[in-house]
Amino acid sequence: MEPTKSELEILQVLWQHGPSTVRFVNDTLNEEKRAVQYSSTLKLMQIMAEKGILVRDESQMKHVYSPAEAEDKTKKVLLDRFVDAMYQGSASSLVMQLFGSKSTSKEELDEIKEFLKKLDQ
Amino acid sequence: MEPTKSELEILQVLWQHGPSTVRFVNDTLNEEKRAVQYSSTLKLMQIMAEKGILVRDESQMKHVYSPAEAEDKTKKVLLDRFVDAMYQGSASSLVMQLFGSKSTSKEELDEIKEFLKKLDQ
DNA sequence: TCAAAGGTAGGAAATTTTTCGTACGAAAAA
DNA sequence: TTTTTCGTACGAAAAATTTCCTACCTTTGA
Repeated sequence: MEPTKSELEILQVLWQHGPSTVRFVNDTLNEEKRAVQYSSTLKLMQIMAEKGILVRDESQMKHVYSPAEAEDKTKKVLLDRFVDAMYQGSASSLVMQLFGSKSTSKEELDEIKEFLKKLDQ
Repeated sequence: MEPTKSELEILQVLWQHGPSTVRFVNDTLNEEKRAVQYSSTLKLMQIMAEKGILVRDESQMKHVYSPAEAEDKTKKVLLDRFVDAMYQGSASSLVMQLFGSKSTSKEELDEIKEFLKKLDQ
């Protein structure tokens, strides 16, 4: 399914910190992103659970939510969609744009080269 | 500014085909994407012009619309935003995910390697 | 024991985005 | 000239997304 913008923010918190309560997610959003009411975050996470984007453990009073799909899988889908929409599916176009202007550290570049070398084998 | 999903579809048509009339954009959307009414496309492009995402030439009866910003610039902004949101700004993480599972042609990989090599100089 | 704090549920409102009906003018065709 | 076609403008409706108020229950601690 297609996470909305706000849903993505919540997913990011869960990806970074692991399964969490609404309270924790809400606090994190307020610290790291923007002011948002507890009940808004709650509602959104409930909706995401209904949609199947999140699963929740209700065995305790404080429900604990986790992403239903693996982080990598979800990101991959979104990335592929992005590449298709923006670069007609051409991954190399994306890479060139990515490094074309942005100053990337030498370490990062070396890391990528190393990675690409291994792909050949 | 932040193009919405539908606005991005329109930008893509303009990027691919150059400055165009509403009629042309609408036909293209209907062929390549999905059914949509002429007046919907018109309205959206008018809104985009108001927002400053598009500029239009009204000297003829058939107004001709173009993107206000260069394609590269807009894509770059969206890409950087995507990297920040999804990969905490780590371009290499993105690249690894990109090629981690997707089967990429050898030509494309070589192209990227060549590109990266040049970056060093 | 009982007030306070903190949790979920649900509905409704607000906002943003998208869609389209309709009016009306200009151009083209009959 | 008259009709038909094709264009823009505008407003409003519809749909999707986001926000938050309020009710009510459980736990905690005074």
